[in-house]
Amino acid sequence: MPEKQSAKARRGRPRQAEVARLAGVSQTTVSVVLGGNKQGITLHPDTTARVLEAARELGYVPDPAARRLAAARNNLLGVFSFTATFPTAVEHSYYPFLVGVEQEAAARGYDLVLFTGSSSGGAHAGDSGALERVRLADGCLFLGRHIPADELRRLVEHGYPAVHIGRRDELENLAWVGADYVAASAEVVRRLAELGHRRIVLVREDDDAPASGDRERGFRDGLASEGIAATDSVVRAGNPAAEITPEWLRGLRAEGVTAFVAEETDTGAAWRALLAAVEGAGLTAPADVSLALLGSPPADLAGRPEPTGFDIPRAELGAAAVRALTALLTTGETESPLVACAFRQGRTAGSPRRP
Amino acid sequence: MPEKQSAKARRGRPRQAEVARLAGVSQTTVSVVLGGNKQGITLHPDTTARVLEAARELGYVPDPAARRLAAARNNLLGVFSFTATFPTAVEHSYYPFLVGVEQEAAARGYDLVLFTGSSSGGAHAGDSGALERVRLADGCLFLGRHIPADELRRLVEHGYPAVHIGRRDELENLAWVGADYVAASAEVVRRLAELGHRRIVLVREDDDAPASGDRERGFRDGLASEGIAATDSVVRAGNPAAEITPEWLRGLRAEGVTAFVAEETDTGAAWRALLAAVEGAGLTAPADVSLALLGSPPADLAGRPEPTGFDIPRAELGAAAVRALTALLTTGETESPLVACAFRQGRTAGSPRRP
DNA sequence: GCCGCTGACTAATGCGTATTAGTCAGGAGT
DNA sequence: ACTCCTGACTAATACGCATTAGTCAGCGGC
Repeated sequence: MPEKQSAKARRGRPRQAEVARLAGVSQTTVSVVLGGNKQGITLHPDTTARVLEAARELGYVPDPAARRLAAARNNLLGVFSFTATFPTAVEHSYYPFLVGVEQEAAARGYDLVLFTGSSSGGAHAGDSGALERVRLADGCLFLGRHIPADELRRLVEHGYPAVHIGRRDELENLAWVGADYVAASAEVVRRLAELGHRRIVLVREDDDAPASGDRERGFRDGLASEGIAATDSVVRAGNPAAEITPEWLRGLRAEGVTAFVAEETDTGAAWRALLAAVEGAGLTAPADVSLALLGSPPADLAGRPEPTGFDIPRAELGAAAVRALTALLTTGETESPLVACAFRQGRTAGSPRRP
Repeated sequence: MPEKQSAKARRGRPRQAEVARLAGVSQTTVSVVLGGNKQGITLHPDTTARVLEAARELGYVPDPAARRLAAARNNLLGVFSFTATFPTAVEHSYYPFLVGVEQEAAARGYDLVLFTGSSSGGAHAGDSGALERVRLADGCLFLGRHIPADELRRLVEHGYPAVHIGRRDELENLAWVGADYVAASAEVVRRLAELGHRRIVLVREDDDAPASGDRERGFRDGLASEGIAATDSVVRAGNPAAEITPEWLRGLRAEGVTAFVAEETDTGAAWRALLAAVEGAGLTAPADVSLALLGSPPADLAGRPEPTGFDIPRAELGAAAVRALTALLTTGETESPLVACAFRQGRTAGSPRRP
């Protein structure tokens, strides 16, 4: 029963040749008529009508595979993710991008190929050539921290159109789209300043991820634009949980610091430490002290009051990535735009108390 | 202008002919070697090795369209969604399935093609032949309420392997996977009975969706298996918000009803009404009255105490759908399995108060 | 010394469309 | 009367791969 499938599949599927026979014309004519006659061939209206009628009568529908083969492109954009973990973790990082990717791809007439990458330890995991699979798509989006740079470089150097979601400067020639952490962080500082804060401290973790650097830069930019000196306003904590204590907080408050800003990281350690310190000191935000988070809060803190800060526009990033990729495909132009983050009012920052 | 595009798309996309040239063999040989030599042609090991090496060196990947056209397989599974709603709404219905789909597909060595369907009003929206696009993939998963039945029927009748996520009996010959609402609802009733409840009432909305019918059936099954008469225990509310009032609730409690069960629908109206009535009557669950929900709570009630009830195993459904589809592809067997729902303890049901 | 074989390939063809070169009958022009 | 159009099509071919018929050199057998 199943081996009949291909035969069966063909039986009911009329092709252009059949339509042509019924209409008494050639297959070429059918193709031209049904294709909208983009080549501007002169056609007699009657012929057009006969072809259309025949096509309708047979219920002709073009075979997408043949169509794509003939057009030498398949209208497929790839999405390759390296997010190593599955369900829960992915839910918070992978999907939001996809929302934008899907929307924008649909709007441009592309379908998506989801490469079941290293993310799920699938059939291809470990395969050193696994990345080559993406060539099946016209171009591909990449996302995730742990992309094998060598393989990706190979692809790019061979002229394969690729766009990375997230800044990626190490790889020459790789197009990417990223969020503008610098501007967003500066804006958070400006908002705090507008509320009246004059002494603001940033708590960051002690590594050198580019995303952290950008936030610090934005933070300093913000201070500068408000005419606030940056002396002692950035604190690096190797172990936030241990270093950001209630005592530490009290000390800084005594010095006149009224607002604290934490960077967002995957663990959210700095922010957690800050919250704990405030609580430990018997204070509340924003009544006693203002807090802001340079990013989105970790999912497990969803119940807490919404932090003042900014949101990374993941869907918009996804859409921007698709735009960049299609630009690459059609015009060959490589662009690596920054997408603006949205300021989030939140409920953890307010005016400082009048002493 | 268009010929530029194809040239561009092709650049860097090696075909078998190129691999052949590099390996010093014919295109046929390349095809045979890379295709796993299913025709049992005798090949010199060295030749095989050379071809493999050449393919790796060029990063060769077969063109899915050509492959499909030549009547072979792609290792691509399609996913076509009709969830016509927007990102946020989609987040709660579309993605959870995908998690399971992707996982299972990866485990079986398939990649996924996400057909950007009517879901986003994309380029193909309105196109009456839009569904035919899925033919690019070996088989396709469908999900969503509003699938154009005619087009889908066409595909199925032509022998195209399709599986619908969610029960779908109207379409003869369409394979589907669904959640076992009957068994899950019965179990909820049994649990309530175990806690000591003897009078239980189900509140359902007044439509006739199959999912609603299944839940009611399960509810009645549960009562029966516990030896509880079903008289007056099912209430249909056309307008739950208006009919499920605190007074109504008090009345039933006076009659000895100790537990209330609501069906899940997309709006969650029955459940909302029940919660409001309990609150309006100045009662709390599970202290004064036990509540259960036959499904998952609406997302906006995430802050409320977790309802006792069951969860639809969306990821598992997705995985089951992939299994059904691959079964169709390999053995041709059509199966339409029911997947069990997981009982959710929750915090809204307890033992009834000893009067 | 010619036959038949076997091992190791390759030429040719088909899948269904889109495109690019024609073809061909009938009028305009000279 | 012959060329030159032009309008209305069509033949041929490419797309990239899978498959089905070969091809061909070498070798044992009689």
